[in-house]
Amino acid sequence: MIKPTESELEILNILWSEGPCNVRMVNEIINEQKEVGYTTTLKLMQIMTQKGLVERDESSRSHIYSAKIKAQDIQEQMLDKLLNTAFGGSASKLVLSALGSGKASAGELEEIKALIQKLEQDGNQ
Amino acid sequence: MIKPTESELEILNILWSEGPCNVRMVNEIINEQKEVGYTTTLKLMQIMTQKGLVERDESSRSHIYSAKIKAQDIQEQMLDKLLNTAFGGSASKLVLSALGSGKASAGELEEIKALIQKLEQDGNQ
DNA sequence: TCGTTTTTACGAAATTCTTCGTAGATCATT
DNA sequence: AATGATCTACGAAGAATTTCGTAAAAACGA
Repeated sequence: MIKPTESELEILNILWSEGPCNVRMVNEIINEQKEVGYTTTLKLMQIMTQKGLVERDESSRSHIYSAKIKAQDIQEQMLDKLLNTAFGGSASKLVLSALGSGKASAGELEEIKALIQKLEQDGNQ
Repeated sequence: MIKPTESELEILNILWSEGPCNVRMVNEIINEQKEVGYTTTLKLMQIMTQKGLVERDESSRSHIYSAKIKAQDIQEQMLDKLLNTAFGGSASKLVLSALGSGKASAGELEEIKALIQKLEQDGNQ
């Protein structure tokens, strides 16, 4: 599985949340955070097409790009990497750290509890 | 907080798990995974010294390097970044993904449950 | 002592990633 | 048709990171 660079990930995130976009739209969203020239974004998206990270529909003049890889796959890959490089492979350490600083709401905690319950039941069979 | 590069993180991980090391030792450990020249590792560690990521004891001829930043600080920083770039800021999604694929043992699940319990109690006060 | 090994220092090449300028095509407006 | 706006293609500059070669100092062994 190919690893997106920092900038590529930024673009993928936009495509994941917004759905298919043309360059102008992606560039505008990026520019809400930081100033980047139009052709910079264009070039990146062209490279991403070559790499197979996105695909594009060229039927209209302004090409429409969409993510070709699933958010979940990249999430998992990055999480795995973080797990192994920064948390010594211990998922619990990672989770404790993720929950530790009040980043999860009450509802989210419930969700997690439910999952643990399920995991424990499956494990006991 | 300064952000270590990929290679720097690799070295930090070694120093965190092994404790203070000289260049030779770090290089040998890296070479278990991939071939890298001695002076490459040396150079990186010199740069890291400049950046303040590590510090070194020059009292013996082969300098002894130790991590100057805490593993936990970097872990938290990277987790935060991952949370925001790949999981749209949702801690629960991240945790669910981390636990989802059987990466945590029964004991670890208990630990996490206990933490959630504690968080919920604190939250209700 | 003399050659070999180990080590640091340092510059610079190599690689990867990011940014942008320019050219040329297409389209819309007048 | 002429002008201006928008878009793609592409090369290349710039910046950050990684890699390594060479030189010089220190230590070691015969």
